[in-house]
Amino acid sequence: MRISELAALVGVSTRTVRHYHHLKLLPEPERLANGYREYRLRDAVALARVRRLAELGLSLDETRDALADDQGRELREVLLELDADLARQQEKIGVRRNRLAALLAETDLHPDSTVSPEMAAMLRDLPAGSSKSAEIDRELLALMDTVADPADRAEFIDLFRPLTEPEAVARGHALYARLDELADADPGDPRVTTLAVDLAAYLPDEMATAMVANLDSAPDHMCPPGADSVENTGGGQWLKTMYAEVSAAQIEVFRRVMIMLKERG
Amino acid sequence: MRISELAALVGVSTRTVRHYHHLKLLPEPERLANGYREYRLRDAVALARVRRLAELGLSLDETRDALADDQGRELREVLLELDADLARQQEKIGVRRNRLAALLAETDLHPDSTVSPEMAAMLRDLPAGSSKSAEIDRELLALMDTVADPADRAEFIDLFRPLTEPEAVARGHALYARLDELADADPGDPRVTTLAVDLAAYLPDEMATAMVANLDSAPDHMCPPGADSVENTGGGQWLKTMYAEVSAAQIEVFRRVMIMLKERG
DNA sequence: CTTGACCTTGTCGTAGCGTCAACGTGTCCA
DNA sequence: TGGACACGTTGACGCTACGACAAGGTCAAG
Repeated sequence: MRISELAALVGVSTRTVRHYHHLKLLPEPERLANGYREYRLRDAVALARVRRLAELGLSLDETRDALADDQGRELREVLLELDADLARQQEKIGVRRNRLAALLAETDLHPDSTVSPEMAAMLRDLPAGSSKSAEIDRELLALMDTVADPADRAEFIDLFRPLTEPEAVARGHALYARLDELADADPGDPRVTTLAVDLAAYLPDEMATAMVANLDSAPDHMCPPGADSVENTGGGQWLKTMYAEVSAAQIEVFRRVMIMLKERG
Repeated sequence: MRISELAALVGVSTRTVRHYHHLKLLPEPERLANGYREYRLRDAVALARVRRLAELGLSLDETRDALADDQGRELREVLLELDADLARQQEKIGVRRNRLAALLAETDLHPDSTVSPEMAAMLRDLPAGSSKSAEIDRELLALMDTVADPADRAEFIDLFRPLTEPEAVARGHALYARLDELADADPGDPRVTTLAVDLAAYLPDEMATAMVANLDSAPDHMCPPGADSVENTGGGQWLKTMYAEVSAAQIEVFRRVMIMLKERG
């Protein structure tokens, strides 16, 4: 048999056969005078052995070990481990398909695949308009949605639900407008204090307690090492990032709001 | 934000962020005077978008396309296709796990993972001993077992089942011994004719019909193009391969057996 | 001044082959 | 006998999504 015949017999490509020779999975057969490889029945059997194990999902290295180990013993362990691995893969794929299904159901209504369906629903109900501050808030929410793990996410979304009530939305629009006005203002502007007071009153009590708790002990990936608290109010990376996005007066508003929430919480 | 902060925020490595820049999945942000990348909130949002799609199982190329296509339209198609693909993967893994389970159950008894459990069971019952001819037959059976697709395999194994009956096994041993004796004989040896007659009588009728049918119309991967019939008896690659393994007298026996089977079939 | 923790770009390695490239060989046919 | 054509040979690059270096620059603290 020549190489293409062997390959066709077992159902692989000639490249695969040569690859297996290279990896020493398959012994090199005799060569004819012209350098062609000359295969015999035992080579076909050996190749078929390799394929069987490889098709079960063993890597070629594992396949070599399994065949070298003279059948038995360690092979069982490898196979059991492989089965466990396959089970994990199956489960992961299941999870992804579930998320896909949820996402597909949601994209019928609002085609934003970059946030979870729950967050997408909430973003529709929160105040938006043309406010720059609102836009930043929405970006932050979307970001937290993708970054937080699912358990935290549900809890986190519930925190904002009170703000989706119609009357809360109306108040929100007004507050965002007042925040926008401070874009070019001084941190000592008198409007800072009054807005902070109204904003703190606007936020629900649960957010106060949650915020105080979370800002001091957020998951590691939200507060990377080295990101220390800003202005003594806690919050690490999040506030540090916002610091670059908004004006000093607006930052001052947030700082005062945080302090008031801390006192309430 | 610097790169490590962004990476920690979204939960990826800095290498990943740079990789995405390289692939133009993520726009390069402004640089500081020292050449450091300076990230802002929108970069984190963009990175999180990419991760969400990538974690759903889209390739990075697909992710770029999906995000570039301005949300909607084609994205749904991509996601649906992805879901179908995941379903296929899940099913394939299920099949492999089933085979693994069968194999693990069987290896308790007889640790040969290189053939199917059914074939392993049959090989235990077929005549073996120290006969070289029997050994070649067993290799051929093992090879066909791995090469044939599952549907054919069950049918194929049933064909040989009659030969596993105790009395058939006894007759088989004797026939293999007589075949071995012809290893160095001449194709014109008188024992060739008598052995062919006995061998044909030994093989069950169903094998006669099946063999006639299969030898002329085997699946492509069993009869690669260019492998023509040998000695006018059909059989393509299989016989051609055996031709190199056994003596001319033994080949002559097979040829006569085939002819007799053909007449019976 | 050194140390250490960052940052930069660039390159190699991974698994399992597919897919050229560049070349030799064997057969068939005009 | 010469050319087409289908084989064979080795060698090297490509693919995914980064990880793991290397070799060097930058910056704050001790």
